[in-house]
Amino acid sequence: MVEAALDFPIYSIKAVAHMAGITEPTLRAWEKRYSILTPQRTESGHRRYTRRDIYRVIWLKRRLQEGMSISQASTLLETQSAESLLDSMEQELKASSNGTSVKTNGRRLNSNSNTTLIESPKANEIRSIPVLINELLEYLLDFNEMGADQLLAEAMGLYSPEAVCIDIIRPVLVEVGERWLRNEVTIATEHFASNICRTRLNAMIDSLPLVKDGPLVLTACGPSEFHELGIVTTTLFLRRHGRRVIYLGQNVPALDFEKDLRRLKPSLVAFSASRTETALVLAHEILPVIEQVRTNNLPSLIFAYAGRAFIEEPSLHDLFSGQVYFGDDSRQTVALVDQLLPRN
Amino acid sequence: MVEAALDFPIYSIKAVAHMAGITEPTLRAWEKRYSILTPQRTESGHRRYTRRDIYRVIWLKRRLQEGMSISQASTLLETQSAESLLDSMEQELKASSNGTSVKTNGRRLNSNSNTTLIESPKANEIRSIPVLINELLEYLLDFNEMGADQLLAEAMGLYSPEAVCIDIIRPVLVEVGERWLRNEVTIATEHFASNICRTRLNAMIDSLPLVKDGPLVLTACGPSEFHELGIVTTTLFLRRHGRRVIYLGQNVPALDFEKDLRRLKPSLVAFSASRTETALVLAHEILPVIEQVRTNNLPSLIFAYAGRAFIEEPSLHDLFSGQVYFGDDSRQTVALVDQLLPRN
DNA sequence: AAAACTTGGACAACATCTTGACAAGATTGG
DNA sequence: CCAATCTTGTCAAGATGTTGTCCAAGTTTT
Repeated sequence: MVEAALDFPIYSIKAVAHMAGITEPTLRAWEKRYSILTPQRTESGHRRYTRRDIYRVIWLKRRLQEGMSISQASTLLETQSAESLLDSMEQELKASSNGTSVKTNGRRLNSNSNTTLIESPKANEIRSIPVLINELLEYLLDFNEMGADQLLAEAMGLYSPEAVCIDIIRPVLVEVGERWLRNEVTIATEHFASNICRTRLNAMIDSLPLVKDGPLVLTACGPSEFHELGIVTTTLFLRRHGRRVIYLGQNVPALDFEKDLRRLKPSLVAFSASRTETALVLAHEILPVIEQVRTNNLPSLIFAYAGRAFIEEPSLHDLFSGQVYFGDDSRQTVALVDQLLPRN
Repeated sequence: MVEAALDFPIYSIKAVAHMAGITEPTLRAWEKRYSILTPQRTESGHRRYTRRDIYRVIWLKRRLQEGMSISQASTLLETQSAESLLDSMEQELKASSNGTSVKTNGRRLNSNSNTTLIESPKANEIRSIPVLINELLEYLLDFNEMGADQLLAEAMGLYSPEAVCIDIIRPVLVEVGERWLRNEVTIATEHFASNICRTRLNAMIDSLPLVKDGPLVLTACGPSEFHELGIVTTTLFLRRHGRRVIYLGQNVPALDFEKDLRRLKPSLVAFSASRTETALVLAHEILPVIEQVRTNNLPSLIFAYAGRAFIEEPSLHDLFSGQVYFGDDSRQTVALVDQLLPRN
């Protein structure tokens, strides 16, 4: 799983130095002087860092670039990572109340700011999730690939992959999509943004060991449904928890789907609908196929549905009586599947 | 049959060294020092590797190229795939139960080759591109993610990224697309295939250092053009050669494009058209925008076009007189851009 | 007989470790 | 405002660990 990969000590100091752009002596000095890095050691005493360590170093480097001192940044990182377990709401509260407690920042910042600091004078603010969202949005609207990438790497170091997907990437892409609907940004912007985020999600999926056994789950967007972010996130989460999942894509026609069902013989299929119309199509075209396959081939096939449409229009649930609702939040889904499906 | 060949110990150390690009002493050293490779032995003690072994070696080599040390990579390989345990157990079982037959492996091979080995008796030859294409196609049509991934990893080890993109991935995806048009496979198959390949391409792009300076290149699909593989490949190649490129996506409307042009101020824009109709749309909707922006804002803006349409219907070139044709093959494109654009 | 393979040992090049020191800049006390 | 002190990145030296390559002597394959 990602946790394993994220907290698995394999990187040498050279690799970390290269990836984070901090020299090796400095890394050792930081480790000695502050308590931010405690890499494991091999039998012979060589340092072995985790991916999370690398993200932490990158995070620190960014603070330095913003004019913060390493000692401030390191204490901030400690408090920050302690809080990252909590809800974003709570973090925001603490962030505002903590603002004044970090001392002697003002002078350093002002004297240094002319070199690299472009932004607000309050760079010492704790970067809560709302702050990260705003910054990511800014980068994406600006076609700034490097900035967006660094920020996402930083976010992955501070928060769980679930939190990054649901609390950062999702709202940002929704916002971009809405701005596109309001004609405030071009389709290229929207495409660029979702491309960057998809690449990150894919990279996360890529780092997972592939599951070969166990019951198969199919995920898909129904006919004329093109909004795939939610279901892709769900796919990612299920894979993270060791499920065998194949994502069938956007706009899957009922006829095709029937073929795939017979061929792949899944134990569970999950469809997402973002708008009322596509939810209706789901009920009228996909559901009959399910029923039919159930009577003919796979009597225990489970059908699950989810998506924005059902949050905005709760009456749609009536169309899917007897089926499983996957919940308003991808986080719940994993537990739900564990109840529904045996582990192998 | 592919599966069987995957675990069949036939490759000599020389063959493995050649295919994976690792010297023989190194292979032996790895086997001795780490527990990653345990090839079977012939009666006389010569090593006989399986294709899976080769995949593992190639996987290791990639980690090394990424800056990881062999010890790190090998521990990662061990923990990453719980399968490796299964494999070794299986192999051990086979070894002990088939004791007698394994002993005589060296001689038996020739008599056995007709069953599993389709090719020449010399098993140490590099698997040719047509063979790789067929196998990749098989995996993809079979929704076999692991097989496809391993095969692509192997291909990347054997051939240049350019060759993998143009000579392997492209024909395979074209074939899948055509089968979908002929209704022989479902859209999910097509989506699955292109998703796997896109993920690999993205991973390659991801591993490149981001370029910040130099003239900007925009790549895009024109209005109602959805066939993005070629232009994405071109984007990849240009990035590989240190160009700053932003891919704007499929189906970019002329109005949007004008906004993006004014905003991003590129030095060159490249559009792709797969069918005659989209080439026409390109000429009638995008080209006027280019001309207009040229007279108003960016007099030196270069317009380039490419795509299948121009190969199948050469008369289409007449519509783009005075513009740059990007060539029939993405490989040429890089050199062409070097002629057209200064390096910074 | 030539080519290929085996093992085990040896070795050079490189990475990394620890410790101690130093210099430039920021901060602070007088 | 100057000098002392603190902070922080960098370096050097000597020891140890890691890793690709090579050699020698013997065996197997062609």
